[in-house]
Amino acid sequence: MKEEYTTGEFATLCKLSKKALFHYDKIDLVKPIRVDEKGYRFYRLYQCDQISTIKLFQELGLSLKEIKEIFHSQDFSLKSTVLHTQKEILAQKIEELAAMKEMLEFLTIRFDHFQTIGTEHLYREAVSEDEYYHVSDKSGEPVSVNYLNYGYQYGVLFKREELPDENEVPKHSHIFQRTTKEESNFRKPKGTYLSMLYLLSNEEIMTCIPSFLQEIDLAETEGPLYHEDYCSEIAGYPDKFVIKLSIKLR
Amino acid sequence: MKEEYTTGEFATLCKLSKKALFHYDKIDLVKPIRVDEKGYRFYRLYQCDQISTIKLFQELGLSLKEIKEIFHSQDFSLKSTVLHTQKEILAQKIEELAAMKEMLEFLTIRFDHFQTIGTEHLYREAVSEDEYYHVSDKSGEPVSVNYLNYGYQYGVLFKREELPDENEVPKHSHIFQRTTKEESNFRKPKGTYLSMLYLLSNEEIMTCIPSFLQEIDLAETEGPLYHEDYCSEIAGYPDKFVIKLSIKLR
DNA sequence: GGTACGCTGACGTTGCGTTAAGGTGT
DNA sequence: CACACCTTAACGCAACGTCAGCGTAC
Repeated sequence: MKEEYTTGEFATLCKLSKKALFHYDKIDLVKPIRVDEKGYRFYRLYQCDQISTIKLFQELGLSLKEIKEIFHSQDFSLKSTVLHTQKEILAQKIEELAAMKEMLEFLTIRFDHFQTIGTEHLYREAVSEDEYYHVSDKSGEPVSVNYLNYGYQYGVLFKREELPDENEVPKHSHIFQRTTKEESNFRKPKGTYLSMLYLLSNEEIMTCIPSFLQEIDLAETEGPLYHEDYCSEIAGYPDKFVIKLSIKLR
Repeated sequence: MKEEYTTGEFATLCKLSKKALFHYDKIDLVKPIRVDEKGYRFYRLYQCDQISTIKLFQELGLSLKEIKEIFHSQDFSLKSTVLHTQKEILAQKIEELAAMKEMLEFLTIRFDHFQTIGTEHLYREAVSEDEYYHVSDKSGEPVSVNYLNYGYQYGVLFKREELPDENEVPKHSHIFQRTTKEESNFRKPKGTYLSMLYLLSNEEIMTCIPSFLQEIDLAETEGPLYHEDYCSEIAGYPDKFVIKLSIKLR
């Protein structure tokens, strides 16, 4: 067994760069056990543990400064609480990843859908479950747009009674955002929806409504008209939004 | 519904700083839909999606530059593959978090144990399961220390036949590291172990062996003598290692 | 006319990566 | 003497944070 490792050896051992080790030395986070008269650093195998623990805490979001403070502190109860809070944070992170996974799947589905359907084509889609939304009144602003940390599932809707007879842009709109059943004040019922995608610039963003209303038979439908963004950022058309209009069939 | 939001409004809406929005504008990642003659920026509600997607991809480890390239690309198949590879990466991350959780628990147990037992006290501990190690021969260096990304479960051992009769430091030692059964070449059997913790400086790190051998009756034991670090970095004594010695009772 | 916003610009921060220039060991 | 290793020092980088200084809106 080797008693000492040079910087390079130790770096490969811990799967870390030499530069990082220099850095840790400089900021007094991890010092070599010995420095010879020529300035050569020497590390010990067991210091690997420090490095892994640093990596762990870094992944958990702590800065090197914070890690240093934890390591150097003599307050054992502080250390215990740090370990415990970090465990909790980890649990949260795991939940977050699950949410991210959902979002990625959501995005993928939308993007695939956008590619297969294309814009300016009327299509029917089945919504198999009721969805719950919070709908703000005309003047009200949304309190918080994303109930999921990673977004989506919101837009504006035009209430049935506010849809004009003539085919023009309705005057009143309401922001809706998906939420839990408990916090909702609106239920979007399951059923078959008539939908169309549009590719529109900022100025045109509401102009799709009259043309959509001409395209369909309003008498065959019920409930509000939904207007939402449909993964514009993934589509990535410069200065264009992908907009989805939809309304429930009776 | 508001058609336009100022930078500040939009920032609070997306839970992002204004500075970040300025930054995204500067690097052409997210531009306001409109800039008036006085330089005031205006954003649209739907741009929130872009922000959330950026956050998502950032969390997944992409740089803003990469995100920009993905967003601005017109290669849809590239976008699809990115989404799919990111899903895989996410799955890996979830596994990683599980490993981190294990490590945190491992650390906590060791630290609690260290606090309750203290150093220089002989104690017995039950190992309820066989453990599998890779043990390197004298000359050999370990190929990879951490089989788990976040470390631990390795040390050096002194083979029985190489333990000297007199109470001195053995000449030969071997690095062991925990691994899977398949990759192991050594089994540490379950059973009761006689152990002691020490707080030692780098120079003293092996001096605990003679004193340990004096403390115990070697005839009552079997197998090698294990020498490992025991969460030194959490204990955080300056320039001191927490070392655990252990040997199996017959 | 206060004060809460908006803007730009410059410099600071973290955690290293990246040359550059030179000393050491085999 | 090659060549791989070690060193320090200086600058670069992302992704903003943090002033400072000044204009604007209500």
